[in-house]
Amino acid sequence: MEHVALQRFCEFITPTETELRVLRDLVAERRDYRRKEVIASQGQPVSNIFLLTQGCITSSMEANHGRSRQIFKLHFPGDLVGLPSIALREAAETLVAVTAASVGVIPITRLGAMFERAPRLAFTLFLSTQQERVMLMDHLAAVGHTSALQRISALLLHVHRRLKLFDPDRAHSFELPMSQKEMAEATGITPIHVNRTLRELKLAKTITLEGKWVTLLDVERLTEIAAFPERVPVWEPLWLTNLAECGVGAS
Amino acid sequence: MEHVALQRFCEFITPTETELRVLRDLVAERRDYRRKEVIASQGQPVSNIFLLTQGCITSSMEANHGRSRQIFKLHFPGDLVGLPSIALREAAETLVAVTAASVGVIPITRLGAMFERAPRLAFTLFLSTQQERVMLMDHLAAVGHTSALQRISALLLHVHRRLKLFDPDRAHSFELPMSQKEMAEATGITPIHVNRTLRELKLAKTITLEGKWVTLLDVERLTEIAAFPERVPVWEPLWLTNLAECGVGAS
DNA sequence: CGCTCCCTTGACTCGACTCAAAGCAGGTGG
DNA sequence: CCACCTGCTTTGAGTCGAGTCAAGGGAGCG
Repeated sequence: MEHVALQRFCEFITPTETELRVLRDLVAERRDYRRKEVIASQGQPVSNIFLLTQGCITSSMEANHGRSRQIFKLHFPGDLVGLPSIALREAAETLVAVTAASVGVIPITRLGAMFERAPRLAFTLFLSTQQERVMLMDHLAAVGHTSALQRISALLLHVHRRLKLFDPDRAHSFELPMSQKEMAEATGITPIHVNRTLRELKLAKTITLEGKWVTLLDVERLTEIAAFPERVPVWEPLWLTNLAECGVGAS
Repeated sequence: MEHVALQRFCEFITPTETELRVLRDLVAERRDYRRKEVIASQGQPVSNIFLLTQGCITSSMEANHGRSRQIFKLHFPGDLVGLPSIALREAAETLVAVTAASVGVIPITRLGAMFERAPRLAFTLFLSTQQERVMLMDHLAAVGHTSALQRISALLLHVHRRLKLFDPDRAHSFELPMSQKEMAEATGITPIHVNRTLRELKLAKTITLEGKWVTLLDVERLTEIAAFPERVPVWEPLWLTNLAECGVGAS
């Protein structure tokens, strides 16, 4: 398993050797997808979750009887996707590759094994899930209470920030991996209005657009417009590190 | 611990004696609140989560720099609240008692202990959290893509359905524990427009209102309007029940 | 070459927000 | 016990942000 894949589990603790072994055992198989290919589909039974190792994928859902689509998140390498549906008979979300992508397939049975063999890891995963929940809450608050301009600004900043995690010395330019239609689906705005809003940002000299390349000219102002809250995670909290480093159970 | 409190943990499995003991040990203390009292506040450090045993509380967050408020959920007895913020330095959500309420206080340290001593329970809690995530996703899709009429209908149906879980032979009437302002905050609509929308539903003879008492006259039509998806949970999935019934760790 | 998707723009419409104001509890303190 | 206040509900009039409809121009692909 590559370096990036471990990221999610190292957010709160530094895993031990034994824990690393459990982690490596999670992934059963690797799969590759091409742009626009569907990885898992809303309504299908759920037996796997996926660890994204390369490329970008979206998780989304049909809304209002299929009249439109809500994109919940643009996932980047290191993300664990498909988790929300594991307790449902039919998947709630559809996973689509936005660029070419590779994923590690994790059967949910093995997740159970992790809860037995590596409780500290399990707790870590649990915490990571709670963070996702907070992000969803922030997303919901934004869609419910902010203007189109604010939402588009927030989206651009969000993607930029996420890309910077990989590549800390990246400047203020990046290649946006989504079309305007997809930006619309993520923010709950009409594609046409997304276009107008981007134009407005361009006219105000806050961003420039060349094809799929975005440059943020005025990050400060963009941040001010976007108005989304800063979330500071805890790191290595005592109540977590004090947990026995590896559960017993079947070795 | 009362019967209702166990509900969340019996959704997917039937707990054993040992597991029940672990569950009972979770709650450190009981606290009572009066209408409108704040249980935990956005921005404060997080050291407890709460098991609601009586009454209703909301979880919410300020949106758009405090210009408005997003209510995420109306919680009923049996719900575990405050979880999303456990991985953050400062709580993301505010918990407010909507009616008089009692909660059991669970220190997050004890949660960790549960992951060690009762992995199957931990996994159950994990699954329950994933379901919450799906509900948030549904909520987001609704706020982003449906009309005021649809959102209000969905809200009414949702509360009614939830109340029916306790009291299966309840008719189509119930006392709505939230004001129109709160309905507005939950749906991302203006309070004034909530009022107009309710009036519209009344005029169409779909509901009646007398003070806080709502009667759903035409559940079928309401469901049709609301257009939210049916979510069917798995129950006692093999990959869960096959987990050892109780972990070892420190007894 | 002719698709099909995406982006772009303009003109028009409408659902939901804003502002304003009045009536109606329920609770508090004098 | 009453007067007052604060917060909730209800209504109307006017505005505006965002959606809808329509159409032309690239860019990529089979």
